[in-house]
Amino acid sequence: METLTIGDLAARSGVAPSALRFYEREGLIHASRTSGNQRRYERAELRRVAFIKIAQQVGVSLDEIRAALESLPENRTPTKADWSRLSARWRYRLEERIAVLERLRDQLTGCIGCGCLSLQRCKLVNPSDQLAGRGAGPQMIINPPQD
Amino acid sequence: METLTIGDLAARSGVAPSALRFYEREGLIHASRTSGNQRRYERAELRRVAFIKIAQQVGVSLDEIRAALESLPENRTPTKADWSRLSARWRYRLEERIAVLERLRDQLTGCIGCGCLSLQRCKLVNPSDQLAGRGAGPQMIINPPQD
DNA sequence: CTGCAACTTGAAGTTCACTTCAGCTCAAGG
DNA sequence: CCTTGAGCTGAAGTGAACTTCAAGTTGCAG
Repeated sequence: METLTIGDLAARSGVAPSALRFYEREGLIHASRTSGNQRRYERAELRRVAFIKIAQQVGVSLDEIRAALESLPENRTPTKADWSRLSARWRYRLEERIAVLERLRDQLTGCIGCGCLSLQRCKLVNPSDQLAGRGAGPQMIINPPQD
Repeated sequence: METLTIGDLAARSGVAPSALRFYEREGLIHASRTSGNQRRYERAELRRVAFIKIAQQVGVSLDEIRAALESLPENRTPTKADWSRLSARWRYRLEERIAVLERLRDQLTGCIGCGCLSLQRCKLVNPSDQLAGRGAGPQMIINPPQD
């Protein structure tokens, strides 16, 4: 098996055929065609699809993913180094996302006794919304004060 | 200031007025009305909105958030204990989400040298897709083998 | 009392990421 | 050769979570 049909790629990647066609229309992946106009995928496309899935988990939009994929060399199959470069690019993003969620978790844990939900600093501690001027939303989580 | 206008609540919570009206239509928050039909919010609504925002960060849909909010007592302002109970409910969800992202980060870190993107186990190690039968998608991240 | 920013409504529009559909063609096992 | 599951297309539909719009009303500072 040298190339993959859309069904094969779908089964392997866990992405529906309709989504793969959609990705192609959006310029995220590429396929050659048989004489009968059916798509045939290089095995390397599997990695592209994996990259897309992973980036989505990190919270990156398809638009940004396309931009990243466009930075891959066009004239050759991407090397490990190419993929490493892209992966590294999302890492910071991922770290940030994790940090936000961990902060949220810690607040939630700390506040499970008081029920304050970290709206601004605990209402118990800060009953008159003194942080309200600092910007909208749950400040302690999104944008914690640097102590 | 006893109650809040929609503008006040929007400014305080960081949620647009249009979104607050939408939340009301969807039964997530409640408001009384002035004689002139304008919304007036109890301060307790601020906490409801905070809860909504936090739950969204955790990745909970508005439908599920509504269900959670419906479990709050209707006849009285929710107590700290009420909010604690709800917060606790999302904690597990949050932990899971964090775990997935951390697994992803570790894989990405580990693979930054090899560029394998954790599609299934490293291609370098597993060049013939031996994990493919285990289900679709990046198995190592979504559903890691229990060692 | 006046002016004007802030509020009201229902309906329609937007973005994202796909999925579904209808009507057709292709490819490969028996 | 024939059948049948897999694949093709463009267009339209979906659902989540809002936003925008138009046309009118309210509430408070001056």
